[in-house]
Amino acid sequence: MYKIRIKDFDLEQNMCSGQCFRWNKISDDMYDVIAFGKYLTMKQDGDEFTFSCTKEEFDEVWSEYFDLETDYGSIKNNADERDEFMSAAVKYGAGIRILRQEFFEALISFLISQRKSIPAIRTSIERICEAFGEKIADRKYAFPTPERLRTLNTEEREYLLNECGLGYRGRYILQAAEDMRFYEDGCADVFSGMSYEEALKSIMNFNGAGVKVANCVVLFSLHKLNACPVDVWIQKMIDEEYQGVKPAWMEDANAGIYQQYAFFYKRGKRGIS
DNA sequence: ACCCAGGCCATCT
DNA sequence: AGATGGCCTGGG
Repeated sequence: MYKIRIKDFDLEQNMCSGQCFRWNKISDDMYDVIAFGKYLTMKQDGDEFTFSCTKEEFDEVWSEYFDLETDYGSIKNNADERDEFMSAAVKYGAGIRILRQEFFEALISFLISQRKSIPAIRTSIERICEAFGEKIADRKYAFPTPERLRTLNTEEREYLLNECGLGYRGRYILQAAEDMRFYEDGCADVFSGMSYEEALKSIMNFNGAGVKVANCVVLFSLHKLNACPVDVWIQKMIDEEYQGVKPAWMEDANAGIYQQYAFFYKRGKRGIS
């Protein structure tokens, strides 16, 4: 158990923010998540949090995952107060943070996300993890490694392609696992060292990754905060709230954070469904 | 029983 | 370059 105060953080909001797919509500006031091969349960009382891990594990893994180094308070304060939509969005999603997710998990998750509802995305991901991820606790499975997904036998391959609800995206996943080999020789963290433009271009080389998917990976994994994925909700926002003209905040150095507030607000109380 | 989902790609002008 | 149709399938 580890208790800590965290500002600008809300578990329910992050679970529903659409950036991550492996958060769950497990009881009235408890949530859980699997990331970096670890299973964590979380409880919130105002700004007081109780996590199921040790302080050592929190400092080692979760502190960075939750992006605790970034001061979201000042970023929220810097939103243009004359922009009524953004002001309301910031208030509405005040506890959202941009999680620092694992690269391969983010890549596969957002390849899956195209033309799929959030519940369907979650189902596909869980099925892949259960089948090919390392077991890390009772009925809890890590996200599989690229090596695991490119060394499937015939039967496993059939399962991935036919039993995980992937449809035409199945081949994108298999090919991405294959293509990852190119980035694994030498330094492990090649993408993090790239500029936004370089990273975006490299990720779009993966088949099935276009501008939107690549921007999601760049933002939610590489944490390049100027990345601003434009999906149907953000497009709807531009059309309805800004008369079809991209608002100034989309060019901000923290555009990705503002995008999350906007997305969460525009999408409304749909939760994870 | 529909209908469409946080797009992408190939195939056209 | 820019526009348009087709795509797998599971949830609501």
